[in-house]
Amino acid sequence: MKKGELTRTAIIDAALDLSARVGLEGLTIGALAERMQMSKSGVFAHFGSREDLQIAVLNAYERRFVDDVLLPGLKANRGLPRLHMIMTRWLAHTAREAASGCLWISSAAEFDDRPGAVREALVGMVRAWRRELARAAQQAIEVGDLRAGAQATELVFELYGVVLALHHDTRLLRQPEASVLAQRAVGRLLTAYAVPARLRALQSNDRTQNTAETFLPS
Amino acid sequence: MKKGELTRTAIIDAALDLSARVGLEGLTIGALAERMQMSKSGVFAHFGSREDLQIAVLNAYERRFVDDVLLPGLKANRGLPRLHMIMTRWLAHTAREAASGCLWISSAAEFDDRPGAVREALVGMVRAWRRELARAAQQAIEVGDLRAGAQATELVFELYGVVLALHHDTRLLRQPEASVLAQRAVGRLLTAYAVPARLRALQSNDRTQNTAETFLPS
Amino acid sequence: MKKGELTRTAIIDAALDLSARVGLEGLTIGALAERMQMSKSGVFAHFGSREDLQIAVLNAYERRFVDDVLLPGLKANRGLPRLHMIMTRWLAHTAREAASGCLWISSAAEFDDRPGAVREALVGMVRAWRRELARAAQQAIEVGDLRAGAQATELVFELYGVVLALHHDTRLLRQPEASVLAQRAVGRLLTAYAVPARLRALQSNDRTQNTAETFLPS
Amino acid sequence: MKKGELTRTAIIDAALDLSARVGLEGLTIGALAERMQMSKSGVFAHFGSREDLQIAVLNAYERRFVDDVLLPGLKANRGLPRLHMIMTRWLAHTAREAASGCLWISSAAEFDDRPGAVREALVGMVRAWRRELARAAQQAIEVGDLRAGAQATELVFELYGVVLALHHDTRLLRQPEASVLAQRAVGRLLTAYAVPARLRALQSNDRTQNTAETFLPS
DNA sequence: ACTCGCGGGACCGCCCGTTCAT
DNA sequence: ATGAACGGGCGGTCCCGCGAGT
Repeated sequence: MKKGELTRTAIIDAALDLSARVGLEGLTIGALAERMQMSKSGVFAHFGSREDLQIAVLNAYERRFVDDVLLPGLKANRGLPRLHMIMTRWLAHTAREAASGCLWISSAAEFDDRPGAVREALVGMVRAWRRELARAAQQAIEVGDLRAGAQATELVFELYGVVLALHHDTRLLRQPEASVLAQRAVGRLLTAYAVPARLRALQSNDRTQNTAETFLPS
Repeated sequence: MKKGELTRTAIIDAALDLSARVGLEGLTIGALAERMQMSKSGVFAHFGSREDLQIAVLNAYERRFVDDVLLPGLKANRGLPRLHMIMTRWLAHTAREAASGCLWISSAAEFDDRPGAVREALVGMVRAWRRELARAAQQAIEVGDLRAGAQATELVFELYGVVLALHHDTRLLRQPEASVLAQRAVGRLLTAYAVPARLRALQSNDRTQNTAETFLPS
Repeated sequence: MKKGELTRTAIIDAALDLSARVGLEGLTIGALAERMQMSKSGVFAHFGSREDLQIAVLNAYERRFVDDVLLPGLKANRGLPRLHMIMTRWLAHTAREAASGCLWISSAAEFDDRPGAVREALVGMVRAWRRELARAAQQAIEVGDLRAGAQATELVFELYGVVLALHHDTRLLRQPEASVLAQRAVGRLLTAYAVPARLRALQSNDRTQNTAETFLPS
Repeated sequence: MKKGELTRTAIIDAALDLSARVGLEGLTIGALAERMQMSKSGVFAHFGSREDLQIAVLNAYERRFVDDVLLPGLKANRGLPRLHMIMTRWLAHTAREAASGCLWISSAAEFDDRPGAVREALVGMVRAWRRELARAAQQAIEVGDLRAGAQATELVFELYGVVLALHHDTRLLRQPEASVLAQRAVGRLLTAYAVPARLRALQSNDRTQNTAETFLPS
């Protein structure tokens, strides 16, 4: 990797960190330059426009997210195990970045009313991630782990809501216990959608079984 | 009401509208002044600082929110009916705001990492609203509408997630069908937590009963 | 006149001076602010955009030009006296401006290929001035001072060329004698277009008669 | 010619084209590099400074101008024919570059108050060209084509004014008819300065004779 | 008591000409 | 001849105060 690319990567890393704190809109070339101990024009030259910088940051975030959440999930068996694995990784990821925040979620509010290339890129990524989730859910239905009549998109909608709530409570309300609440909520959701006989698929590879059990109607 | 107060109120109204579109951080005194056909300093003088303006806007939003969502809910009977009524109003409120966005939700991402008086005010309001929700849920447990072992905070956490997901999908992803998904999700949640015999309390005043039924574990 | 207007006028005065030296395109808000001992935003606020500033400068220049060149000319009798008076004032004005330059002429080259409101304004002013000149020439034809077959626009075209040459030689080539050359050239042009019997109209009110005479074909 | 020189020539060609549109001051290394599909520093290295680039462009322009206007004129016989030929070529040249503009004329306004090497170079070229014109005029006097008492510098001053007016009207005012006006004006000027008996020298090689005749005092 | 006119100072994204090592 | 970086400057916008007007 040539030097320019190296610097560019370093800039994006710093930008990821910065924008996690102040939002993608609050990300300023001047601040980024100062953090990098570079001149503004030196930073700027790597991107050509602020919009391109923002998109580059989004892309870098996506790459990390996929590596951290999706790929490990794909190693689990299709069906409930994989779906559960993905959610577990996602929750862990979200909890881990509690100090900085998920870029997609915080950007969602900033760009939901601001047309432009950044919004476009963001929507594309979120949609892709949702499709990935929906596919995993659909597979779980097809292999018989989830009930036949279940709707993948509905389940995904609710799972997404749980993560949003986790993010919200952790960051705005500073409630560390939100992490546990989120895990239980996911457990309950999957349990409710699952074919009961397949539930051990869920219990076998994590420790939320108690949660699930206490939830189960006696 | 003296003239000054009247103007102030008018300014806040305009500010509510504006900040709904561009966020509380994007709310600019200059833009506000232009919209009000006033001088910038004329607007500014009513608040003394941008922070105070933002807080005033938040307060105004809370007042409207309480009138629109909480107060009507309190007219319903304690227990499941009231809880359901509140959620119904909340979802309706959120759907109605689709074009502008919920100020609390969009501000949450903006201020979750920005210390200051605005954040303080925002957190206070959200906490108060959560308490209100939790109280309604607790009452539902106490009157026997919800199962004895249920945790009010858990239910509220999940309900909040549904609204967040609704907001997210409606505004960022522009998916109008999110409204229906959210209604069903609330129905399913309440059904899962409810004492089955009390479910007619739910069915009596809305049309989501089918959804709830198809969801019920056979 | 209120304070703001006073400041604005002072700014424009300074801008006139500055742009005379560096051109209307070279006029920067920062330099103007420094010269005015004001902040950039203080200066900027009076105009709203650089384009508007440029146009304001052009307008101010036009006002001065009309007062200095056209109005005095209109006091002379219609026909050759008036036309000659206008040209004399114009040449004097141009010579006096030698150190700074005529804004219209220097801007002509800068904006002849740059579309926009400034060009529009500039073209409007130059066209208006040309119309004024053509009208004076036409009157001279109608009152019988100039030959019946003469074309006003042709005469004006050539007169304009003389002033352009004066400007060019004075400023770029730094040839002070250009002023005399220009006076003679105007005298020759008017003489050539004039009805000979009316030439005393020309000689009676200035001292260029010798020039005119030595030029006359023997 | 080595490769480096070739590239340099190509750059200058592009720079001539560019600066014709945006002026010598508007000529930017970045824009030039982009047009050349080269890096900025690659372009820059050929000149060492922007000033040198500007001067190189001026030199190239002079070379073309001499080839296009002066050399063809020198093929005509000394005296009125040669003078007339030069002016005809010059007007044609100016009319042809109507879309881009004469670099000397547009640069004159830009650099008339900007000391430095560029101004120096520009002044040198214009002076040389004026000397060339004056020499042709002087020869015309010496061979008896122009009247004995005529002043070469005066005639040249007026001829230059006509070209300036042509340039001004064509480019700023977008009046295509300026070309005809300029031709007639040149015809009139030469006629007025000429010894009548030699006028056929003028009529023999162009078609402006009618113009000249109608102008002659009867 | 309220509103405005006017101005300051900081900072924004962007682009310039230029240097230096490769 | 390039790619990376720099320092400085551009037009523009922000939030905010002082002093005067009603």
